[in-house]
Amino acid sequence: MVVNGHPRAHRLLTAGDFRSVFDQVDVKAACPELLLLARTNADAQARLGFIISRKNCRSAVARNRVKRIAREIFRTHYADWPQLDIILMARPGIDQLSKEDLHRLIAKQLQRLTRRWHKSQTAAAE
RNA sequence: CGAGCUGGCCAGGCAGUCGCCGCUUCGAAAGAAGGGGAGGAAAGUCCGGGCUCCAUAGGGCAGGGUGCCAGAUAACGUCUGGGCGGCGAAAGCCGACGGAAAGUGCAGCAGAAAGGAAACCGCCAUUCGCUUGCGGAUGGUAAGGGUGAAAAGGUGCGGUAAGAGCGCACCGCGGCUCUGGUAACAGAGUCGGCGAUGGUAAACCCCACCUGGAGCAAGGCCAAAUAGAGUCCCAUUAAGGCGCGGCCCGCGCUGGGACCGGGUAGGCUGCUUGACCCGGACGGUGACGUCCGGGCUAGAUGAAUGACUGUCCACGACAGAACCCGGCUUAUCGGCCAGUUCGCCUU
Repeated sequence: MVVNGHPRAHRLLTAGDFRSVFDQVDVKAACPELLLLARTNADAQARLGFIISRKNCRSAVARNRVKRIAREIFRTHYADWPQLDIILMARPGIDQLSKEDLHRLIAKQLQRLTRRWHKSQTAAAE
């Protein structure tokens, strides 16, 4: 396992950070339970933020579970992610998934997002 | 030992690795070390209080809330003790439990009649008719039948034409007196025959007591940006600045600076030492209070308290702090302890 931390510099912190992603979404990855939105940033490192509403995920315990699992994946594989500001949005039904399913799903979607970003970068370069 | 009742407690343990958020120490910094880091309900937001800002001379009305009595408390719709009623064999549990003799309203169906009543079937008396045991008329009667949640005290005896608190006894109800109790209330005595006072107040209402409004996104501080009403200084047909340009000329545009004043983004604060926790003594039946000693036990703000590995077992429920307390209610895998009731067995 690659050993990494998850300091504040690796997170989206302010309302402005979130707005900038919504204003210009470069890549996204979607599935029924969650949606990833991302924008290339200037810091040359990946940052992660969450939007998990009470409407889509009623229990506070379930909301915490999603965030912890996502952070854990983001942290342990930090070297894999390109210079993106990523927002993870929860969709209805995410609170029905087990811990194992959530882990698999989030890892898969993050990898999809990364692949799409690399593809778009090479396309832009040509 | 079994069945039950009441109260309290725990909420997987241990070890390692990697993370996250405060704190302390060291360090110029990067960072390092040490130590701490969700709950019994953190929840629902249903009550009460603190705190903050706004409003407010005093009083009343309206609106809202509470509702047996006494006490506890910062306060409460909470808690404790007591009373009354109900359930249970008991321990114990449950109860919006003030007023219907101030007024207004409401009550489906059934039933003859539903509120200052009423004669459908009956029962009885008188009387008329005849086919002599049936029909009619007048009156008496609430004992019986039937309807209903409810038919205006109940049971028994007497009484009567048949009946009826018509009379009597006991019970119930109401008034008064006395006794016990702070009180709710209870007990005893006495009077009243009981057409008095039917039910419903989670119907309006009456009575007593309580009650301003908004909430930590409260509120306070710093403050890029950017309107400017203002003050001061400098310049005042200029100089300077900006644009065109390699430079000069030239052309075009334009007063400059500081303070003040707001206050957006953002940051800081409020933010955890408190009606706190633990132990002891004393007072009180108890809730609780007083005193003494000791302790510091999350404080985040895109929001931490987690993940993985090993191991053990009874294989782990409901669930995540957001200003802080006191309750209530609801969710919850299991386990432990204490007290208590009943039954069975043994001595």
